[in-house]
Amino acid sequence: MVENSISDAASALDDEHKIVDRVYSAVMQHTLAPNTKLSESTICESFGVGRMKARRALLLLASQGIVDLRSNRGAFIACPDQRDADEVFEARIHIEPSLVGQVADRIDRAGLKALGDHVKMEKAARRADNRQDIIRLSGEFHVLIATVSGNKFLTRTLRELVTRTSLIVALFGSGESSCCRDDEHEKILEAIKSRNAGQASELTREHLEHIRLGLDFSQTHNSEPDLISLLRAN
Amino acid sequence: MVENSISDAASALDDEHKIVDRVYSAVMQHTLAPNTKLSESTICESFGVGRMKARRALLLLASQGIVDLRSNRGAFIACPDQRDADEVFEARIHIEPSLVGQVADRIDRAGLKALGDHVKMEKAARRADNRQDIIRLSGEFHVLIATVSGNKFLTRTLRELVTRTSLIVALFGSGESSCCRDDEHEKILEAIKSRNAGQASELTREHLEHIRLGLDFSQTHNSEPDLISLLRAN
DNA sequence: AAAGAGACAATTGTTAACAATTATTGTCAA
DNA sequence: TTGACAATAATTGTTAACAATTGTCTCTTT
Repeated sequence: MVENSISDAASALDDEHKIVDRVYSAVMQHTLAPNTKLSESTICESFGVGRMKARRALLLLASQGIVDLRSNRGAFIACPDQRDADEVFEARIHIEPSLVGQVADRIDRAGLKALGDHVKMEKAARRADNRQDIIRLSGEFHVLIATVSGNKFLTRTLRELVTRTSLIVALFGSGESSCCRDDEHEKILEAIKSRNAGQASELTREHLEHIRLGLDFSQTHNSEPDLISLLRAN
Repeated sequence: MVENSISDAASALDDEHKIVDRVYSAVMQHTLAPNTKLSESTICESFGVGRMKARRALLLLASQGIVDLRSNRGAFIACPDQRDADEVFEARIHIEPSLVGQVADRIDRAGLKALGDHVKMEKAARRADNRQDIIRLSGEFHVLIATVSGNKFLTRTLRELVTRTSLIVALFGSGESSCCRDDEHEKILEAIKSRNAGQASELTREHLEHIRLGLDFSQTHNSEPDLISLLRAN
């Protein structure tokens, strides 16, 4: 019992973490669509936890902007609008090119292997035409760069930005552009390998701009206007 | 009753927000020292809320790294170490110079006034030798820059970084350097006013390096040794 | 048949009691 | 006096019941 107390104490806090992680993954591979309701009972049953932990997990998800808490209504997967999208890409363009440059300067052998393995996985997913993996791995490449930089704060920040980006792409991605072209990740990795910080940084900036340009905000993706126009069509 | 339902619903979520804000302010002006315990009962009494809201607020504070939750022990103001400090300054140097450059390019009249007013307040606090205000306003200048940029995500991120910086300075700040020299803020503002993005960016980078150089990690700032040496003095 | 009122069901928000763990105090023996 | 050990107090973690709000369905009325 004494020995278990350690793992019990850990799992006590990590139950919520596990829930957050699963929701995060589901959003990353577009399994959970924006505006999907996450009821407390659903989470309780899915993860076999009490209502308290479910609510704590939802609060954590809300604090990360993945979920939207509406009073007396429940929790819903966030539904970013164009303004949110602008903020996310603005933030990413402030952070990622600079971060990639630093990584190019300082990365060690283990880091290079991690990035190389990841790019290989991306390629494999693309060959297998596994859309869910493709889209998830594309996003996680950017988080992995933060991870190999060793900066936990930036890793968490990028994780949040990438998750929001996934929601944005789910809403406004136009066809092909829904996932990064993996050759861009490969080129960035090449620049890092050759320790060319300036080039790695610039390639990253361009890569982010490409993703941004692949978005189409012309369609209204709100909840109400769609219905209104639909009803008028009748 | 119907009218109140709106404000009630708002305050329902904003009770926690209010608590988080107050703790944030207290940390920013060094009223709450690292490792201080925040018991649930304390918060319940201080803010007149139930235990549920107190715990939600503590969870939010923990998710922002301001507070450290220890299982069955309670919540303690975070106690960053040198590694944490390195991460925070690394992140700030990735973000802030780039952000200030953008602000210099795009700021409008209202934004300039906000920054100007803030610098005046800093000067006034310095003249009045109000140490708490000096240290708080010094940190909030950096958050204000993110605010005038209009990017809510970066505002939240910087808020978190600045709060952690406040804890770091409280632990490792050596004498004078405990607060930014306000002339540096003034110079940055001048560069922004003159729309010189490059200079504003560079000044910001140097400013952050100056704060970092004012830290002294040689002393051990653990929890126990302090008390032991204090008692030995008796 | 459509609109609206009202009852019912389902979900979320809150409170309070209970359980478990940790911190503190007091006692006893060396 | 000091150390370990036991009992008590205080604090946190969890569960369950209750309250309040929202959504749905039916029934009435026009």
